[in-house]
Amino acid sequence: MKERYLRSLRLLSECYHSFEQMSGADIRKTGLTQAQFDIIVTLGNTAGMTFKELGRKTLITKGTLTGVIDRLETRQLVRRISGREDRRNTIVQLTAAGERTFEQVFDPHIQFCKQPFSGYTETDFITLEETLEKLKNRLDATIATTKTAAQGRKSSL
Amino acid sequence: MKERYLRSLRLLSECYHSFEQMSGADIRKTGLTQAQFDIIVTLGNTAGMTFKELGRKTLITKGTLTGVIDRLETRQLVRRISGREDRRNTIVQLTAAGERTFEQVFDPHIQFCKQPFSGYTETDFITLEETLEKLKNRLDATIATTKTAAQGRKSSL
DNA sequence: TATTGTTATACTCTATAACTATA
DNA sequence: TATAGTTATAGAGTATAACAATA
Repeated sequence: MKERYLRSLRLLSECYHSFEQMSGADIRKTGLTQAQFDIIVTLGNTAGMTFKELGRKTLITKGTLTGVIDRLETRQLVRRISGREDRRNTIVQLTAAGERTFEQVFDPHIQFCKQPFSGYTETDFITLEETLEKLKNRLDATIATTKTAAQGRKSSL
Repeated sequence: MKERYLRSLRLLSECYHSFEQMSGADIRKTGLTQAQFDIIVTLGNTAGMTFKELGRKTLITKGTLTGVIDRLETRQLVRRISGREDRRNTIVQLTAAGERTFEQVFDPHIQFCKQPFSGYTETDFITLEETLEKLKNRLDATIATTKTAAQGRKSSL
């Protein structure tokens, strides 16, 4: 039982890195970096959102986000719009080309990511979800205890 | 059932990022980057290893590894030794200061990482391990099908 | 004064490929 | 020729802090 959690953490790490390797190879084929892909996917099917919200959802801090958005804007995949209510806000939204990229990239990617689950039964999914949910709750609770406030979680896929 | 796997993948991603956030905050307090920490931990309790092996274990490619090791060598935490058998090899090993760092850093870190599991029962651990192991096997099988050969997996905690 | 986003700085990692020295 | 590691290059993310415009 001693240090048993280490095995679990190692497995979590290995699972994620395997997923990253699989998913990342597919993403890089699109010519987008992981961060750029996250932004495109987060903005897909929305009317756009502020830097603040985008940063919260993708876990990219504002300084970095400016650079990422700059590069996407250079490629004309997103645009910046000044907020009308609060003019301190900048809304980032997909351009038409960005929406096309989203469509070309997102669906094939999630189809690609479906592969490992081909043999999963309903019970397998329930177990997996419950197990991960429990772990996530514990991890987040620990974070909340460690620092006074926990921030938002990354979720792009 | 449609697209059900997306929820699982999102949970996996969220778990890992929560873990990273928790673990990363603890690691950064040591003044080491994640890559540097991985190297120190991988070299801890060994007589050293070649660049090739170190790269395989940490999933850092050789070009990057040279830079990471350079910075650790500057800080006198590791040293390079020419291989005696095959002089093309370079063995990397912890210096005395590196070993001290390993000891100061590793044990507190794994104690820190124990926190989320304080309420876990034996059954919880078994479920978690089996669930993650199954997922990892499926992910790796997919990778193996996608590319002809799958490489080693990252494991430093 | 507080907030949103930008800019600047300095570092670190990544991917790729050409190169050196050994084998 | 093949392998181990280095170097070079170009790009990208990170952390931190100072700053401008707006509230």
